[in-house]
Parts: sequence; structure tokens; C-alpha cells
Amino acid sequence: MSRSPSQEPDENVDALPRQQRTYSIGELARMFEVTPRTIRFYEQEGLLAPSRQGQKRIYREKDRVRLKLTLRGKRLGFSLAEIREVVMMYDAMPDGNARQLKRLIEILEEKRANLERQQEDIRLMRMEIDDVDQRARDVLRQLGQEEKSRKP
Amino acid sequence: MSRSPSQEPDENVDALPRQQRTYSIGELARMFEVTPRTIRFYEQEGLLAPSRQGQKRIYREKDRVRLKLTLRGKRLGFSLAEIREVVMMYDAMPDGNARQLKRLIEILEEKRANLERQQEDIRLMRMEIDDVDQRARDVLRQLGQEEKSRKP
DNA sequence: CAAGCACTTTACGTTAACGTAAACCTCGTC
DNA sequence: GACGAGGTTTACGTTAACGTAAAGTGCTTG
Repeated sequence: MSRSPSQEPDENVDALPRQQRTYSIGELARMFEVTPRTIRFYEQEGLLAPSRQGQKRIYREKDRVRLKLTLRGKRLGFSLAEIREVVMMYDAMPDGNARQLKRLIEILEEKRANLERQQEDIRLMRMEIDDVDQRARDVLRQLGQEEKSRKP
Repeated sequence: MSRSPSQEPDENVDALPRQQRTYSIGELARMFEVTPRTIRFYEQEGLLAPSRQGQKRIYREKDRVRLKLTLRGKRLGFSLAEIREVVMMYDAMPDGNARQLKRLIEILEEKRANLERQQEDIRLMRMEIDDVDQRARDVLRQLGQEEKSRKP
């Protein structure tokens, strides 16, 4: 909890066109504040497919974006399986047959509905939080008053 | 996946003032489309505290609301521990001391920040979904065209 | 009264998403 | 050439949030 997450890395180690840049697993891990283990796990689950240089993993811009999307999905409560489902279909899209494409559109519709529900949930929960907050502040103010009137 | 979730029960078994109504575990389970096991588990985790009638659990309106809030929290990716944290502090509020109240307000601030981030995540993910959807439909249309021009 | 619900407790099983540890390469550098 | 900082694989451990099964209680209904 020391450094803030740099979702968009502006480290900019050297002014490279970003499309050419490559990343080590450690770099990516620091960027998104996850452990290397997590990144390897995502690969194992078919969410990432970095190239290799000998034994070492080499991550390109594409991989970085995928990781970003994956983590965003996670924050929204999607399972890795769900995320993979969309990501893989997206990759298979160019040469996808009609059936697959229709299925993809279907899935997207589901996700959309899901997001809408979440937005509503957020709206409601915000109201409740505001409410609780208000009450808490009221009680707190009350306590302050009593304090003063007890020892004037 | 047969019945739709009746978040707000309008079963209205008998026109009772709702504040007096009580629910069995099975009723609640059906209402929110969870299993009784889940509800018992939430109790065990300190999120619910129904009264008893002999051995059987009796749920009041208050319990129903709590369950509703808990499930909403879950849909937003909060852990049961986090949810309990707020719920318990809320309950302890009336006679809470200043330190506790300030802590509660702090927590609420955290949750708020969390929700804001989620809203941003949702916004971004929606755009991406729209984008993928658009591409998919394009490719699909392409396929249709080829089909026609191959056999006119 | 037997059968069938709806409920109870106890307890072990399961799955997802990693954490953690051990044992091994492979650099640059002191 | 020892070593420290990064990387690697393999494999077992852990936690949250339930699922599932067994065995019992209590009512009411044919």
C-alpha cells in the first residue's frame, strides 16, 4: 500500500514509441501492483501469451493491454473464466464463423446487462452510504454539543 | 434460472404492514434466489441475527433488508468481511463513541472511493464492449455480403 | 400412524485465485 | 568466482464462500 497504482505507466523509461516497448514480468507487476505470480497464473489460465527470449517471458504492448483489461474485469467482479471467454473470442474474431460471432454478441449483451445492474447497485449503495454518513455525522455533532454543555 | 429474482417481493401473501411480517428461511431464499445454506452461512459470519421460535429461525423486515444489502454488496465485489464491517458499525452507531464514529466515516469514504473507481471501470468497459460488438457486427455483415455475391 | 414437507445441526468437500517455498538458471559486477 | 537481483519451474498450502450429505426434529395430512 505504499505506491499508488500507475494504471497508465508514465514512467516512460525512454521515449520509445510504446508499440515497440517490451516489458519484463517484474516491470508489469510493479505497474499494476500485482505479483509476478499473478501474471504467470493468468498466463496459465490462457489470458496472456507472452513470447519468450530463451526462458524469459517478454511482454509486448498487446499483453500489457490484456492484463489491464483483465484486472479491470476483476475489479468488476468477473471471474477469470468469464474474462477469458470474451478475450479469446475477440482474438478469434477476424476469422470467426457466423455462429461464433453471434455467440460473442450474445455474451456481450449479457455483460452489458450485468454492468447496468451494477450501475444501479452502485447508485443505491451510494445513497445508503450518504445516509449512514449523515447519521454518523449527526450523532458525532450531538456528542460535541453535550461535551460543551456539560462543562461551560 | 427458472424464475426471475423478485428483489422486492410483491407476493404480499396477506396485506400485512410489512413491518410486522416475518419470513422463514425458505421464503427469504426464494425471494433472493439463494439457498438456505447461504443465509445460514451469512448468519454464521455475523451478518444476520434472526430471532428464534423454538429451533426455527424467524426473519423480520430488518433481516430482510440486511440480506438485500449484503447481496448487493456482493454483486459489487465486496467481501463478506467488508460488508460486515460496515453493517456492524452501523448497528453500534446509536451508542457509538466518537472514535468509532470517525472510523465509520473513514470507512465510508473508502467505500465511496471504491464505488467511484468502479463507475469509471464500468464506463471504460462499456466502451470496449461497444467497440467489440461493433466489430463483430461488421464482420458478420461482411460474411453476409460474401454469401450473396458468391451465389447471385 | 406413516409419509412428506420444511426446518435444524454437524461436518466434510469443492472451487477460484492466488501465496509460498524450494531448487535452479543467468546475468552484470565487485 | 562469489554473489545479488532478476528470472524460471514444480508443487504443495491457503482462504473465501459456499455445496452436499447425513441424521434428526416437528407439524399436518391422507
